[in-house]
Amino acid sequence: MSLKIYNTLTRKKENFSPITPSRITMYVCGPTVYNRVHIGNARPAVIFDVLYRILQTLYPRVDYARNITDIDDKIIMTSRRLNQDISEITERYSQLYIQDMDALHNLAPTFSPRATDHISEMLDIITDLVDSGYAYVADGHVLFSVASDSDYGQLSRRQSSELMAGARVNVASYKRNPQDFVLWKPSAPDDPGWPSRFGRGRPGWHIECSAMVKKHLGETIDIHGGGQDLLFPHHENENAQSRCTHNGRPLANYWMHNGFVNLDGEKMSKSLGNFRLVGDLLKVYPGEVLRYAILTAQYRFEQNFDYAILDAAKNSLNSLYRYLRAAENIEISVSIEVSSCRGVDALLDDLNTPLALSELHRIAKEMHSSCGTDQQILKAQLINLSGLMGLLQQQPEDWFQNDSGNLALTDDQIENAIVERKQAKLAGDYTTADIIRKRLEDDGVVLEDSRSTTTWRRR
RNA sequence: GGCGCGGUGGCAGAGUGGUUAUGCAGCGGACUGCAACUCCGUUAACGCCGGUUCGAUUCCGACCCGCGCCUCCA
Repeated sequence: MSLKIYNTLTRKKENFSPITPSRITMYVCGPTVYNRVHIGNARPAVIFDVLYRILQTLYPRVDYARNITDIDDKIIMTSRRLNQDISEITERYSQLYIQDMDALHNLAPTFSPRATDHISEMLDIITDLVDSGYAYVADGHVLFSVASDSDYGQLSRRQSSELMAGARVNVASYKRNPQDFVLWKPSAPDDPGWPSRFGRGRPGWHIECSAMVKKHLGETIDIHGGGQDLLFPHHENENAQSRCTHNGRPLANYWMHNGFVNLDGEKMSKSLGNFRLVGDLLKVYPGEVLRYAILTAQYRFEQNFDYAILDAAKNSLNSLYRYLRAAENIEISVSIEVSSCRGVDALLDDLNTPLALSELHRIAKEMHSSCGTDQQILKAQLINLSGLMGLLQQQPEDWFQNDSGNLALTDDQIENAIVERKQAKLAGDYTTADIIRKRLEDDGVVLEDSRSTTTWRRR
């Protein structure tokens, strides 16, 4: 079975056909760094990380860029509010973003380009657009002229006439057309800015992605991803300006958009203020739990965030790691092809992660009740399939004992209590043994007796 | 107003024109000194109304409800 991707451009699920099989190119829109990211921001990072992993098994080289936008009016405002240097803010939140994404077990992208490192590339594109008549200068701004691009609206399927009706935005007087968007804007002396042929200024919102895509991945790339809310205007504009600088050739062949994470049925968003920060959640739940929870929903649909889904995710992972722990001594000598099994097929079918997750449970259960070569094969399948999703990659004991949210007792304290309890049990003093167990349980540590030993886990 | 998405058992969430996943939670039992874990069994669903069909949760049409984009946002 081959990889199928739902392409927003055609609104259809299509077979993935790369430009050059020897080098796959993928670009995903990352955050604007002026504060910490919430769980909704984490969704595309996790989803496209899974796609990145899958592509890596199918093709020899995958170049994946996930950008960081570090110049934006929101950042400037934050800088003024906190009375801190812009670079201080962008540096801090870039680091925190990378930290959070690492904690979710995302692989590092091939490139993590930053907008401010690409000002001259942006100006090259802008200059080209002006010189070829796709953009104009007005009142110190450089604007993209929507009317000059007959294909404008093809991605988001919006007609210019339709856009008028619900417009809530005040149209700047210097625009020839209300949909024209800013490529370059003038900076006041105390604003950050770069010299250019159009005067000292800074880039508009969409141009940074076009410049970074072109520089790191090329003119037309295979896959461009991001959240639903970026479809219009961000991706439409990105696509328009890029197409117009390369004779109509598209920016990307496949456009993918993930649905939102909702809170109480409403879109989680920074502007609404109804969000849960990844960093805060990580204090209570391991990153793998957040990851699993994100993957329980198919990426294109919205997902309601709730602590119940995190608790369920944690229990599900407990169950999988238990099976894995029971099979700890099973050697995987067989190498398993990453093909033709239900779980992999599910992933290849436009990233059906919920179905793939259910396969994980099926395989684990089957592994538990089989033996010999069958068991080895099933274990290999389990490791491989979960690896494609970035799950189950740690040692079971580490999973059970290194709970980030619960450090009431040290490992030594727990081990000592277990020894103490064992002695009580040997002496037939079950009352004391039960008191010890209860005491540990109150501190979130669960004991599991087997015939010979006692293992423990943090709840 | 334009464009778009969704409504499946207590919760999450796949899927299919007929045998109705999976996980979590619940219930009953086995196991256990008691538990935990594990195992066995089990309850329970397809928004509403029509149509097509031998048969629809699945196809078609209308309706109701929820959500999103059109302004910064993953």
